[in-house]
Amino acid sequence: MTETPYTLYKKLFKHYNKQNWWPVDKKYHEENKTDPRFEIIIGAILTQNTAWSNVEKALLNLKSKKLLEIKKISKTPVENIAGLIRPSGYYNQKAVRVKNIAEHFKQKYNMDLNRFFNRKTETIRKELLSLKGVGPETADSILLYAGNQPIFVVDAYTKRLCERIPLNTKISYEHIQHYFQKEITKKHSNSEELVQIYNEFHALIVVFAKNICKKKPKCQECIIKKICNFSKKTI
DNA sequence: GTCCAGGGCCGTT
DNA sequence: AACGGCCATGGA
Repeated sequence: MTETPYTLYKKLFKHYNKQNWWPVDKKYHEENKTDPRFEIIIGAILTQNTAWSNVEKALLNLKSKKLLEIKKISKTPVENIAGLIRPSGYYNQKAVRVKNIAEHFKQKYNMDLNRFFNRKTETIRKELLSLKGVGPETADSILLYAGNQPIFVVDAYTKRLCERIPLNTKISYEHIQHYFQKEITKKHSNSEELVQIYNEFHALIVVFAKNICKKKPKCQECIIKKICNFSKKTI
């Protein structure tokens, strides 16, 4: 009995339950008539190699100035954006990235994210990757959580799990993504089901890796220590 | 004080 | 293709 991404997903879901990602302030967007997908896009940039608690502070600063929309950000000087997103770290480069992306959506789609997302997944992905500051993980997070596209997001946590748990994949972004999607699609072919599974699975991996499978893991508390090689070294 | 967090770019090998 | 240096804050 070997572990597969699907059996791993089932175990994590059973233990940690639904995570309801991506965390977004729905009430704010209802009251201000703004597009929550833009908050997800900005959040995906701001959380690059950064703790989410710091991203929350930066997003709150943007909201307090009512800047969390495409038109407003594209009009704001980068220095002002940098000051507001300072808590999220790397604030100078992230300010440039955030503004460039807002300008892209403004110029090419007239601020209508429906027009941007309502195309083939691969087409959207290539366009996202062409933007400076958007690499594979950021692009796929935006595709999955803002665009509801069936894409599995790989992050540092996912790579760490793959290094520790015996899974049949090489440790690179493309290999892991292809392997996970191949295994999950053996069980589910419906696109909307896949979106839900990829959504929950990635969120579950983050929660599990944050709390248990850390750099210095808490193997005693781990629900899958039996199938993990790494835990045998550390216990 | 040290380590780390929901990466990506750019230059070098 | 793969790797190292760099970007930076705030919490543990």
